[in-house]
Amino acid sequence: MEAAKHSPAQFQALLESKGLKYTYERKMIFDEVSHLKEHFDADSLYERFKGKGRRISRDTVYRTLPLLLESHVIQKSAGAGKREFFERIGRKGHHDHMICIKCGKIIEFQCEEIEKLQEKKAQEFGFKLTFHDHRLFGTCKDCQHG
Amino acid sequence: MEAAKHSPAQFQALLESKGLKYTYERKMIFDEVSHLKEHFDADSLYERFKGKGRRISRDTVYRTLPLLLESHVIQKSAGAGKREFFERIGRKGHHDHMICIKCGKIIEFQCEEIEKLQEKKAQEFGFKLTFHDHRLFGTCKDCQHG
DNA sequence: ATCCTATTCAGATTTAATCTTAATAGGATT
DNA sequence: AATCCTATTAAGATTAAATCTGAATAGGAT
Ligand SMILES: [Mn+2]
Ligand SMILES: [Mn+2]
Ligand SMILES: [Zn+2]
Ligand SMILES: [Zn+2]
Repeated sequence: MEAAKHSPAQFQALLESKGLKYTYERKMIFDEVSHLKEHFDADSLYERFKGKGRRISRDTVYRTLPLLLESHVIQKSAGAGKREFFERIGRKGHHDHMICIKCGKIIEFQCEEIEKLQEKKAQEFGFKLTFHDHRLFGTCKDCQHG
Repeated sequence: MEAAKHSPAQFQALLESKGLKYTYERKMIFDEVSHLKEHFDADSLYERFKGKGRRISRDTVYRTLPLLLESHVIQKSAGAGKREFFERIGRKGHHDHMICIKCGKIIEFQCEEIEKLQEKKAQEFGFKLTFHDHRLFGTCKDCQHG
């Protein structure tokens, strides 16, 4: 049997390490994010709490997302437009994105070697890596016609 | 003797390939960007044209930057706050950035291996790479105290 | 000269994200 | 239990980065 898929352990650990509390609102947000399978932005997440038991303010959502990022519950993602997108780091694990500048299509890719090189480079500078944002822009197969 | 440092050739080539004109404004913007040594954002670039011969509108600046990106005259960069930052790809060549989430310090790094792996990954998907944005977030040496 | 299309201008508009002020929660102290 | 104290949140106002709109301009083609 697997470990619980969406354990708040890492999140709680981060909060504790920062002297922050695992409040009702942070629980709620963690929980909502945990079962999201797709890319999402802060505002759409906020909207999800409307009509649910307790209302959660937009600001609380915006303030909680960086904490979830830092605890590796979510990662930066990619989406249409200028909004910041996120996604849960689920069973498919961490990955990065290619974005077609013509049609907006988003392709996910994984590259363990790049991840390691990143870590190595950070170490060279004495930099402690917490998360990253790696996006490749260009033209997808379908948009290269010819 | 070196080739002209800030030749508009690549930029002009891109414009031509897209059926766009090398207008006075695009010339001016190219020229201004060409001698910028530091990271900059769209609005600060726009401000630079105030008090110079001809006024250039904010919109023209915003519309020209993606063209400069695509022709590899500039690259995405990193800066404080939420603005998009850019910088000329000059003699130090292409590089990426680490950003300290505590003090905001920005460290530049280069990694030829990562660049190659990126290209390889793109090819796997039939994706034609034009530019990328690779930023590492974490804590710099000075901010890890202890 | 007239037409035609791409481009630019100036300023209005949009809206993602942050800020402000007051209310609330919940633990510590008496 | 009542009071105090600090962290946190709510609600809505505000900011400002980027885009949009509609009119003016440039410059090539006919
Ligand atoms: Mn993804
Ligand atoms: Mn740089
Ligand atoms: Zn495409
Ligand atoms: Zn730092």
